[in-house]
Amino acid sequence: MEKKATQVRFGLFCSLRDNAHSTNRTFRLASLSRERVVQTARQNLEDLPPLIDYCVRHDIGMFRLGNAIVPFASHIGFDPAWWEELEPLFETARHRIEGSGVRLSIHPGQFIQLGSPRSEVVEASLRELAYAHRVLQLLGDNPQGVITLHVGAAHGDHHATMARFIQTFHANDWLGRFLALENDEFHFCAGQTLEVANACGIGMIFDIFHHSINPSEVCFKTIKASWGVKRPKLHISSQAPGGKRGMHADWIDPEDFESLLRFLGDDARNVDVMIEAKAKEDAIAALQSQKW
DNA sequence: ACTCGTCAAGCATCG
DNA sequence: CGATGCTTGACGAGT
Repeated sequence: MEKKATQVRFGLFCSLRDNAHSTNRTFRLASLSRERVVQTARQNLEDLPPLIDYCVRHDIGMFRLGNAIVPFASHIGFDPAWWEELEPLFETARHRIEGSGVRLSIHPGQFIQLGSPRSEVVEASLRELAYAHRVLQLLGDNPQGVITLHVGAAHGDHHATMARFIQTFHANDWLGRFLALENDEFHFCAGQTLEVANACGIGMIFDIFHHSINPSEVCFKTIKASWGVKRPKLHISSQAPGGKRGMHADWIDPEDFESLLRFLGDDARNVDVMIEAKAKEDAIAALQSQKW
């Protein structure tokens, strides 16, 4: 491969390996209070600039915020008035992010089911996505920001679920600013995920590890097209040796990265690859030290 | 300072 | 039919 590694930017998630700085502190629901929310969110937000600085210094182009950056923000017990105290804290972090060139993402959890047949599940999912949306807005509202989401469970009928997902998406057009859809290893392969993404007019995040477990016929040209003017974002991880199938390893196996470069082909440039490896920044450094 | 049971949420799968 | 696992493990009571 004579591709230049500088043409592929890498992404770090949540914190550094030593956890000295983290954007994912939380607490127990039982101790939910305005004071506790503000205190924890302040810690998470105060750690964001040093993490962004680390990314800038080490040529890391993307950072995934912790889901708990504002703990319980979409929970019914969270008073919306609490945001008044949080917004100035975001303001400070925003100043350090803007101009850094670091792309932000956030990855809401497995409970988000926009395709669920249960309306209360869809409503709760929208509340959580609105929270993630607000976080990205408060941190600069950069259109390159990404809310990473899976289509979700199949609910017994993939096509009916895809149709419900698309309908809910179109009824909530604000979702389109940041949302992107990632293929998963159980329910929705890359081909079906791309189908939903195209119906919504949003980017598709190609996760090559999930694709290896749950494969389908797709090429990068069509995936890239789903992103329009945004930089395509991808995920890579490697199977943990001796671990359960699907479990992430500490490092990225160079052979897996070479597979990704082969999949990208002539388009192995102007893309961002989130490195889902437990050794975090050390796994990124190991990839950066290779001559691809 | 340390261990270790438990933690908001949905869903499918495994035993 | 209860336990497990998911993009990531963190909290906190108990010792």
